[in-house]
Amino acid sequence: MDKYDLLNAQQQEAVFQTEGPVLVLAGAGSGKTRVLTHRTAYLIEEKGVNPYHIMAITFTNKAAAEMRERIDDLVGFGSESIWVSTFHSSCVRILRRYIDRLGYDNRFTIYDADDQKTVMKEVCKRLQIDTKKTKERALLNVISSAKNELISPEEFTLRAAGDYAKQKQAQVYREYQQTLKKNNALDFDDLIMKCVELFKNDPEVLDSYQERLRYIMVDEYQDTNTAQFELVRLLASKYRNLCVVGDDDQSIYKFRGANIHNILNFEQYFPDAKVIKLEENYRSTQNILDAANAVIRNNVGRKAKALWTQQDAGDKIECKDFDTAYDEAEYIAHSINSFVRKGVFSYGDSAVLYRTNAQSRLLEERFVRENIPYKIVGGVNFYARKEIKDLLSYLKTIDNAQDDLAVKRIINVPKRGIGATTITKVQDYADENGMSFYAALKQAEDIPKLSKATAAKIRPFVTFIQTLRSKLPYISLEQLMDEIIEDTGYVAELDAEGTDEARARIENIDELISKIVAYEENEEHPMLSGFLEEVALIADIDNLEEGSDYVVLMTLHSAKGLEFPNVYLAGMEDGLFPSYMTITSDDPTEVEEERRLCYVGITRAREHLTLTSARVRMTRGETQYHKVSRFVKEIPKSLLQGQVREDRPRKEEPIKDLGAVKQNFARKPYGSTAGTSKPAGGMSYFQSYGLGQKKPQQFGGGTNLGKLAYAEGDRVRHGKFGEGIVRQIVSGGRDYEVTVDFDDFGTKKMFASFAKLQKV
DNA sequence: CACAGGTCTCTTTTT
DNA sequence: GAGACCTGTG
Repeated sequence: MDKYDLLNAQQQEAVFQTEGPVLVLAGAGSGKTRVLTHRTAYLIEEKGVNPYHIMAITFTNKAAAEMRERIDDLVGFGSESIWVSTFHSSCVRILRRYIDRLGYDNRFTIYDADDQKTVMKEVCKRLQIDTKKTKERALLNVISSAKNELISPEEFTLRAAGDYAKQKQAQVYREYQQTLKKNNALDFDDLIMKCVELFKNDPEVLDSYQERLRYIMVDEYQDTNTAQFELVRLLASKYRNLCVVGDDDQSIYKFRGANIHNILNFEQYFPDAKVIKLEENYRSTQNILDAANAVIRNNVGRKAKALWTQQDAGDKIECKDFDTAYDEAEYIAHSINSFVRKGVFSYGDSAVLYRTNAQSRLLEERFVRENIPYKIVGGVNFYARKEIKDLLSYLKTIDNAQDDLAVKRIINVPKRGIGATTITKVQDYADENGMSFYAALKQAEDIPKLSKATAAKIRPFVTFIQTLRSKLPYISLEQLMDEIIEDTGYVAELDAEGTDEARARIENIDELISKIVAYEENEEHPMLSGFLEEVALIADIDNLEEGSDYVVLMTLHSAKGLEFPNVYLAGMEDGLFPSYMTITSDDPTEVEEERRLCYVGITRAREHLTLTSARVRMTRGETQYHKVSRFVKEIPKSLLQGQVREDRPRKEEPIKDLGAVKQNFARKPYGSTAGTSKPAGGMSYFQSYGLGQKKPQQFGGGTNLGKLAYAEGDRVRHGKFGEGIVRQIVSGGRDYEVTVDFDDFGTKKMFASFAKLQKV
């Protein structure tokens, strides 16, 4: 009896099929990580493959670390020389070595979303693009999509012929790319694209990696994009030992360029591919699987499969609906505590999953109040926080001042009296002389446009950086960080502020220092550049420690690949999940992606699953009324425990009792904060719109209330929401507040002058 | 140049 | 409800 006997027949098949292309369709919880680790062990132990020739690509650093650990357990040696990492880390590693062959400096920096936006702002200014009309984000999305499809600026330009808007985008793309190159920076998408470019331009380099990486495995294959596919295809094209593992039902990253055809058409790219389906689920109870199957069944164009388990039916799916999101949070907290008291589940057994990061706030407030230990994954990435980016920018500048963005970020942090005007003048000088921003700073005295006084303000900054740089070889990174904090007075300044927020920032800085220390301890040759590189590719989920006893709160996206005995899916409401955007889209596949997300959520649960929804919730400062999510209704009632709210309870119970709703909102989440003057949720809506009086009135004018062309009970049409029935009209000062029950979008409150409702 | 105060926009989701 | 952005004042 060896370790492979513990696998089921399909798993064994996937493990033993080491040669040639293999597609493993692995349903949720079907043991795909087990297959990948055993397959690796089998390659090493039974096939005598040198671990050095094996590559496994995972989706997160956390998954990579886990896989390495598990292989270690199985094989006991050699796992450290296996190439296990994410797409992005793999590419960085390759590019650090060879990107000079594409005309970049090997010490390139990596730009995150924030940096990208800063660059795009500059680009738009240069090209005189009105960012009010065309959002930076939108342009960045265009560029990102292009890069994910391996379309270069030149190619993009060619394809834009004859289309004015596209030509403009092409111009932006070119300019953006040029700026990056000038700053010796790559964005996330570049990492993949440049690597493909390198392989295509340099057969020698490609061949060396093909020779090294003879057995390639790709996890979460359904979420690869075209560029990633091409990368893998190139690497595998020599030995053709490519094993991809994925589940088309769990493809949830289309917005990031994931190309579901990579998995659906794998057999077309590789006609000799062996296809293996893993359908036996080892994770969840039958009821949970039945619910998951019932939901995903509503999608068309998927590879047919059905999960089954040998486990019992288990608990029914708990289904709870609440008046407000506060009540929802309260229930979840109480439920968790009650399970813990009874000894059924620990805190660490439990996870709350939601569609949007914003939902975490109410839950967090409630958990604090109920003394529940919790950890929130995601939201603002740790390394994207202001204080962390500031300090990292110091490190970047010391490491290699080629990154203008980093230098500009810190030149006046702390305040050195160097403002926008000075920065522009220095930048102009740098441009004229073809040098970096920092190089220009170094010779500030020579810049004609700068006064003596201004140059004198710049000098200490440059000296500070130069001094630290010269010390770099002799001091540890921790000492370096300490000096930065000390000399800039960064923490001291926050300390002086004394606010809760400042304290939180200091905590973050402490955490950054711990991370630096940990890096220095773990690394054989710790280097500043090495630390910066590691940090650039870390996702929040990577920091999640296994075995700690706290409830985890995160988005459904972050939860992919994880499992918990006790799972709550919060905010199961049409308009939130599936999101408003996807319901209103003309593209029906968008709701399908949401449904897959729901499938991912349900299948995270091992034993107990709770679906919660709220009738009323504040979103972006607006009160929203939602129906129960269509996904909940797709689950047969026989699997549910609890009542699913009917679509229109408001017919029997119209929203006359607005007061009651407001009361619920007015309840303070927890007593510690001093903000007693905070307006209740229901009121802030009036305050922000009713009294602002910014937009032109559609009627009457001045302070006189005009007459509306419709009354309560009338059917009206709205530009975006379609038709609905007017439930209530309330005079809100200078405007009417109209509550409309829309056929397809639930109930909305709006002001008459903005809503432009037409009676039908 | 710094800061305070007001306004506007916004979110899905993330390596 | 938060953060980015703009504007006016000292």
